[in-house]
Amino acid sequence: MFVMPRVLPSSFFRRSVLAVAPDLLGKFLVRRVGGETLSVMITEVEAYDGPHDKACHASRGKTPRNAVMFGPSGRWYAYFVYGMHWMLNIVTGEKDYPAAVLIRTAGEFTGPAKLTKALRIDRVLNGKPAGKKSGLWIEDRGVKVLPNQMRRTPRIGVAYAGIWAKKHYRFVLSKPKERNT
DNA sequence: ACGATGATGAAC
DNA sequence: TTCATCATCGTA
Repeated sequence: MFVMPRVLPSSFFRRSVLAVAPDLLGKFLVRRVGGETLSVMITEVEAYDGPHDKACHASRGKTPRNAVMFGPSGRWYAYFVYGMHWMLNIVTGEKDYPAAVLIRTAGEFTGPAKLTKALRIDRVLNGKPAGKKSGLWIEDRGVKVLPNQMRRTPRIGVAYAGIWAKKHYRFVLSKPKERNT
């Protein structure tokens, strides 16, 4: 059955980050830049949940870098880290509640820095709404992901975050051979 | 296991 | 103004 591609609206993101994150698995990240369009299926994400989450940038209050997370949902939060890499997040939840989903892996691009490099994502996207106008958006193409087709694990690279490092806020789509199809 | 590489935020 | 840290990756 063919399902017309649907661009996810901001209302999709105006929910708990722990609800949005698993719902992004199987969705398509679409990048239109320089006359080219590339779309890749999202297979790994992480949730960063509010001011109390010590792994979340917002846990130390609002700053110039993380300000976008305090704004409306459905906008890109792109930031520079380790002196060379860009990370791509989508803001979730109500305005003034800082939360976002980090998109770690999509299509053939393994790892959040390799993904942003391949899709030419940098500071230009930060704060822009996800949508065709910004050249970067997410589509629902009808792929259904059941709970038994995903794994939950602790987040990567946040060992400093105490009990928050142990929470299973990372969601990974199972490999095709492990999938129920 | 570690260095690359520079922005960020907190301390001074 | 300095300094430690960092939601990573490639090489060893």
